Amino acid sequence: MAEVARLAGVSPATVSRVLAGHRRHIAPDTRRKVLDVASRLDYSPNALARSLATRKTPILAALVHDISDPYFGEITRGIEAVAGEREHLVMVCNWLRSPDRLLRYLRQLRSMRVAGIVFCGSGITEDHPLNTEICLEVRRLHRYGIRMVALAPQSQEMPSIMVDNRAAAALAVRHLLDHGHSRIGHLSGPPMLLTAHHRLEGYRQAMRDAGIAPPDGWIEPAGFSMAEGFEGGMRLLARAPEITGLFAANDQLAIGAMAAADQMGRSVPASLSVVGIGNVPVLPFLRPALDSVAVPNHEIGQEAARLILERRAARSTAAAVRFLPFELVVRQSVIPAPDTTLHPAVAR
Amino acid sequence: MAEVARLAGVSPATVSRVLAGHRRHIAPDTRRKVLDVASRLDYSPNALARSLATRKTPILAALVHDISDPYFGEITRGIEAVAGEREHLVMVCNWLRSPDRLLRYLRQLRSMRVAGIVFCGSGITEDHPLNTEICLEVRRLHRYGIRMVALAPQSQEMPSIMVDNRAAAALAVRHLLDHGHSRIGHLSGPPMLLTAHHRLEGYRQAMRDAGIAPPDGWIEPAGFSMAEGFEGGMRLLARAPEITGLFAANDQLAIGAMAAADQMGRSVPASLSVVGIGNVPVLPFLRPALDSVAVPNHEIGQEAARLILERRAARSTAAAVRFLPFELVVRQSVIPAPDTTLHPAVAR
DNA sequence: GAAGGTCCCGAAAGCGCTTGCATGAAGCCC
DNA sequence: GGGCTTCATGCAAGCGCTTTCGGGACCTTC
Repeated sequence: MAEVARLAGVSPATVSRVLAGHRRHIAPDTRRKVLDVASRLDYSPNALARSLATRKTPILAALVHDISDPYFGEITRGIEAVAGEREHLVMVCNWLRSPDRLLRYLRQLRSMRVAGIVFCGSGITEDHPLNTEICLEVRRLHRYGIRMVALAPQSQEMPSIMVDNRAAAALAVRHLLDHGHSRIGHLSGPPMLLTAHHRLEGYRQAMRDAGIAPPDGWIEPAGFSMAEGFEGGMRLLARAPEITGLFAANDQLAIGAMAAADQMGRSVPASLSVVGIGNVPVLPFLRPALDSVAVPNHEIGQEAARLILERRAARSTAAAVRFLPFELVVRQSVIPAPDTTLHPAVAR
Repeated sequence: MAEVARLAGVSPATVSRVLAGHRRHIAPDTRRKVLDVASRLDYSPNALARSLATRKTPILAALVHDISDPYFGEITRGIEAVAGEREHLVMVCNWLRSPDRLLRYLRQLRSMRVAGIVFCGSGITEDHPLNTEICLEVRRLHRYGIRMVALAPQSQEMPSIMVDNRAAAALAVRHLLDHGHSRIGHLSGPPMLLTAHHRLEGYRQAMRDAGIAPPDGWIEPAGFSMAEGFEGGMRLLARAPEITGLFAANDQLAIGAMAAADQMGRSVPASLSVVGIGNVPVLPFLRPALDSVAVPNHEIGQEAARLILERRAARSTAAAVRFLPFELVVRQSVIPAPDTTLHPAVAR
């Protein structure tokens, strides 16, 4: 910068002002001259020095379970989309559900003085020994002025953006109910994840509202992966062959379960209707194309980034929860239950 | 830091040395005292100031097309895995195949003085107007001491890590040939991508080696997405219904093509054998489970990160190409061609 | 024509860390 | 006991930017 200043015949202060884009207090031709010299020299201002001086780092961090899961990929893209508009970069940290990796990341991000952190996954269960340590660290981050947003129910003191998982699950289940299914099984997610828990609750609620009390045998704990969906599906179909409908806690499970159904000689949808949550891109290309509740991952990411970058949001550090809308995407994996007359609702 | 120094009764220099982990020249109890005070104060050294002083930033950047594509997700995880071991963070930049986004990112990364950049996608075609600008920028990055690695054939002066796409494609095609298929179609990737180009070449080569000269009608330009696979598949099957085997330039295309085949009443594999490249996680759960050539994305990411972080690698800035091994994963989507006697090679 | 405004711009003091050099205290040998 | 090395530590000069403060130049205004 000194070099640029010298060649342009001005002071470093002026160069700084020009390059930082201060509109006022800069004579047009001074500006031109500076910009000219800077580009001739391929000058690239040192962002670190700038951050050090301004006490703000143009970086957002996305704390994800595993970036190779497209679910997180989509969220991250959303974050990046609005971060980019505001000249921020995004860092991705795979914590792999390991609390001490998480902790290490949080410390690293603090020392980097990032602008904000998006917690993309479900929180870890309350009673984990490292949890209090994490809470403490979150508080420290707050004290350092680092904004945080959670994308899942989190007991921490930070705002969160998400879909109402209970309602989304209930919508999926109602989709099956509306087609006359009453013996509906559920492949549930990892029990330690609140998201999975809420979807299970949504399933229960919807069934109860329909006057059905699902026996425990209809609910199979699985996980969130396709392999777990397959295994869970095998177990569930073996134990409760009477079910004609299946609600999986996410699309991966649903995909695995479809493979399991095939293995067990239950064709989908003829002998088993299936619906998932997430609406991952592959669904339309499966045979049958899978019905699902679409969750606006991209928008969620965008909203999260906005919440962090928007000036005015400062005051609302309270744990406000904002729900984003979701919708049912109907394809080919749900048909009327074999032994029922068509329920009128199916017409819509 | 001054605060810590004061409370520990030492100079800031000493605190710095302790926290930076300088083994020598520090009395054990001075160290203890400093660490003690630091942790009592929740002191977190300012990474920016440190980077400014040391002239190195502990950040790696992954320049990807789109992080929500699991292919890039896996690579990024690989990068992050080894970056993490060395206390580096990873930044992800979705350039979305837009050269000027790429350029903007490169500038930003330069001003951040990142340790290195991994170019994860294919390079853009040589003749794009912005290409020379990008080359220039790459050279500037070099001059700033920023290490770069490409994960695709790139004409730039940087080392690259990848699989031999020609050979991988040829392996896939041979898989079909070995099953007696001779009328093998190809759904090819975006023509501007070298990866796609090489796979097409691999297809041609393998066919030629088998003494077959595929007519142009067997080759359908598509893209790299499932939707393009579907549309391309529809076009190809309509135009060249005689084909009994299909090699898709990646798994997404293969998945789309399978849906298209279904639509056209061609059941896979009974009436059409299909093989892709990439071995994405969903394949085993498709019906039929799809055969594919597995590409070690995670390892590729790891190697790339190593290449950047390893000290000694400095001298080899030349454009050395390192190929990683790939392998054929056989599942259910390829069966012997209907009208041929079983070729002996199929036995293995 | 003096007082007051408005603009540009430069000087210089940080931002929070690292590190080369200097210093002084020990420890060692003959 | 003097000269030598070794070791732990401190001093202070950066690293490359931002920003406050104030000074000059120029223009208004009465």
